[in-house]
Amino acid sequence: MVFGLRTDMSVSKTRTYKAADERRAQILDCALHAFAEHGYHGASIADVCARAGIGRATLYQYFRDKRDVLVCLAERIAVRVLDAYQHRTPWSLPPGYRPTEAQVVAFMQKRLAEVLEVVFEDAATARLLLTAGRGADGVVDDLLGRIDRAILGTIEAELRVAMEAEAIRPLDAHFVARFFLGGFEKIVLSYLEEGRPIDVHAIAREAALLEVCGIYPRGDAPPEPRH
Amino acid sequence: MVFGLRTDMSVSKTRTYKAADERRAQILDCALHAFAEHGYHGASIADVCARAGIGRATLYQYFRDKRDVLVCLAERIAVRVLDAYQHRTPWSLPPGYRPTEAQVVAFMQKRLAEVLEVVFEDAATARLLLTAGRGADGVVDDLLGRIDRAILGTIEAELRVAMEAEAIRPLDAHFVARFFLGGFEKIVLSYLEEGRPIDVHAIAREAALLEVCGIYPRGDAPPEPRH
Amino acid sequence: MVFGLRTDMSVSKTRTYKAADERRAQILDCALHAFAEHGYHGASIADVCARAGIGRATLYQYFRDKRDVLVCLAERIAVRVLDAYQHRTPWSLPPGYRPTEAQVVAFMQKRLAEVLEVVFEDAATARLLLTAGRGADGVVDDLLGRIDRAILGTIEAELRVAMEAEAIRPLDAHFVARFFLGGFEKIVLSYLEEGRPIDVHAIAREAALLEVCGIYPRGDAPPEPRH
Amino acid sequence: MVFGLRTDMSVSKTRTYKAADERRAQILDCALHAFAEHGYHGASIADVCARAGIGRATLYQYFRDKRDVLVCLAERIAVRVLDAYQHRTPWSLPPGYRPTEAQVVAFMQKRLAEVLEVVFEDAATARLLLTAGRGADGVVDDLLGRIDRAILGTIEAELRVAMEAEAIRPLDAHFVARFFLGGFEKIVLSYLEEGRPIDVHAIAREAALLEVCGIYPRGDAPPEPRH
DNA sequence: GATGAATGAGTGTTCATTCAT
DNA sequence: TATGAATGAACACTCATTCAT
Repeated sequence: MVFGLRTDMSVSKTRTYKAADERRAQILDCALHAFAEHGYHGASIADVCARAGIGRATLYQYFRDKRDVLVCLAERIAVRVLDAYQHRTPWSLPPGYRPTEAQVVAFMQKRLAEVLEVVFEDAATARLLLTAGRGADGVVDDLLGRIDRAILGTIEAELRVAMEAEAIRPLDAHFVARFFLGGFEKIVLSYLEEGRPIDVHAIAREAALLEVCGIYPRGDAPPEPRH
Repeated sequence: MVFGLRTDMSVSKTRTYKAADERRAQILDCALHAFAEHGYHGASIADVCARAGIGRATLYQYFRDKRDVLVCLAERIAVRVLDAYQHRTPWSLPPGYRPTEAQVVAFMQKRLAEVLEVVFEDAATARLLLTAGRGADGVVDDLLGRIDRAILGTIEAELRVAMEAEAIRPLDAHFVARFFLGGFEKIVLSYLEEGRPIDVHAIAREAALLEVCGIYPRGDAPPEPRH
Repeated sequence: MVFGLRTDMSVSKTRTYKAADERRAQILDCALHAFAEHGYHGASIADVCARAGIGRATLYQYFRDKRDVLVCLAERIAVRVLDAYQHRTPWSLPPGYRPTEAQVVAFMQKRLAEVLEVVFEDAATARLLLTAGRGADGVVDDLLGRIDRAILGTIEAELRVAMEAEAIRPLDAHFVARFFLGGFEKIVLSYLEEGRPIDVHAIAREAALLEVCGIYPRGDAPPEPRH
Repeated sequence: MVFGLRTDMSVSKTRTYKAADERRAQILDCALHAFAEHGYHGASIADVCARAGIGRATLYQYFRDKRDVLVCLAERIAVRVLDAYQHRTPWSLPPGYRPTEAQVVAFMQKRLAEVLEVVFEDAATARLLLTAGRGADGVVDDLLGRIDRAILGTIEAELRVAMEAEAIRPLDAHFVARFFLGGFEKIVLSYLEEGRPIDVHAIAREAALLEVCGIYPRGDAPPEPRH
């Protein structure tokens, strides 16, 4: 025939059956990647369902609506991230002990690595938290904001403890916590966007050094202004 | 409801005429606020035009499509922000001069304030740059990314100059620039989200101190570890 | 009018369900009539869907866009028309046999009727092919053009065969094929436009006679120019 | 600057003033070409005005609306075409004279060429008549239809005269007139679409021969069926 | 439990046309 | 006369969501 007719034989017709919990988890996984790739608004329900190999209507047996998918996703992530954050190596200073600068750096480096490893466990999650989920929806913003504030609160609390122990100088903990977290996020984002391979420990070392020491030179022999 | 009652009697029917340049600028202003408030996808053309008090079709005499509005907006912002960034007080160190820590802090505080004042000039712009415009569209992402990289490049270059002058310690300029900018952005965002009144100079002071000195205490009398 | 009164109470609210193939065919049928009646540009998607008694979005589950509807329609017609054209009674002349004028006329009449019956099977199709689809869209024009050329090619080939068999006089087959087809089309159009009842066989007879004999008188007793 | 801003310096700002008649004619010319190129629906008012180098609003000082442009255009064409058709070399047969086949062919060839030369005077007109204007609008269809019927009427009348003079065989003049005109139009169209150079006289010769003699061979020595 | 089929409510966009200068 | 500016009314199209099986 001269005129080609459309024939679409490639779509598999077989249904797949799964236990409810599995399906739910699978849908969330697919949604995570879809949202991470195209953003919440850019990813369509059809997109998510295609990845999961299910019909569009099926999704609605597990989630109330599109937003619900994102909310549940955010909740799942929140649990993981907060859990990781809270199980980090705690400040455990003998009262009255005053650590050296090098000790503080080493200590922070370890703690940072613990968190970074969780966040970087998968890039899609990081992307969702930092980019795709932002400004998506009031409720989700709230949830992401809560995660944010929880982490910030943890950092703040630590800083206050350290201040009281005089392990660090007096500072505005609220401010510093935000500044640090923002710095981290930007680093993570830049890695994500550049698609570079990530050396978590190198990042942690650099960040810890920066946070602890700042950029001004110091040393055993503090430099004298030359007149 | 069978009977639809037109409730909005306040809309004037009279056309308003304006010079093309004015209209264009006005539309961009309205779009800025609409996008900042609801995000790029969340804000509709109707929304933007309602704010401007014009018919929807009018917008299309000035912009090719919705994306074009965002692109032009981003361009307008880019010009302003980059301009401000590039006209900051430059590092002007007498060759071989080695500033004290306090001098460096004071100097950076001044420079930071110069940029922050531009970004905070209006909250909507900040919100667009940091939230609403992200992930909205490939082209805009590119543009925002270019702004980002331009600022980062400037910071990096400054850090390298300062390093060579030994005004700051050796460090990974690429990394540090990102970390700083990320910190700033997070601070700005937190102010935006909390709707708090902003004391630009206080922020600048705090940030400069943090960047320069880090969190570890130091002083004329460096603290001794008390076992 | 402040109060909008919904006047169209006759529209049923109940969904109708159909197998995909049926729906698709039904939509094509409705589109055919809508396009034939108002032209491709003049007919709206809403128009087509209203005829089919479906929501506007439903159409887009079967066709990519409005153009796709026309393309598929053209394809469907193309198959039918070309099929009919190619299965016509073939020239089957014993080699060396030289048919009389009357035989050629009778033969062509039969062949013409076979095609005309297909084209006239429904007036809407004819109208689409000859009027509504023309100049509507580059792709469709291509397709209609291909149908056109396919038919023309068939006619040309036949003419060449007949010429070689000396059943007809030597002529420019390319030219004659176009002239004949154009003549047919105009006749068809005039019937469509006048809404006259159509006697396919009468048309075929007349056309065959004209094609074969031309308008100049001839006969057993060829007329003598008087003086 | 890194970010290119749009600057459109190329549009000339100078107004052009013209006498009303000139302007009107100029607009019609531009409309002719615009319609011929993109079809009536496909060509926009903006398109027409851009060709004429005038503002869109200016057009409405000369024509009521878009349709009016096409109507006036069609009227202008109608005058020209009908005029040409009616001033053709008339049948001027001495009563009772019976021309030979060759004479009829030569005569018709001459008359055909006279019309073809007018139609082909410019391709845009031909395209408008045969393609772009079809199905555009009820009123315009009427007008084009009137042109069509006028030409057909002329042909019919001639055929009837010739029949009475027994210069041609008895036939259904209504039918034959349509068939001939359709044939012509198709030939013209094929030339237009293929963009081929046109030899009007060759076309006229071929068409005349076909119309007069048909495709069946004839001659001084009528061929005998060889059983 | 799973899904193909169907859709309402909305979006961005176009374009012929009008208004004020 | 000429036009830049403005727009209503339409349109094609999308997508999250629901229904019937």
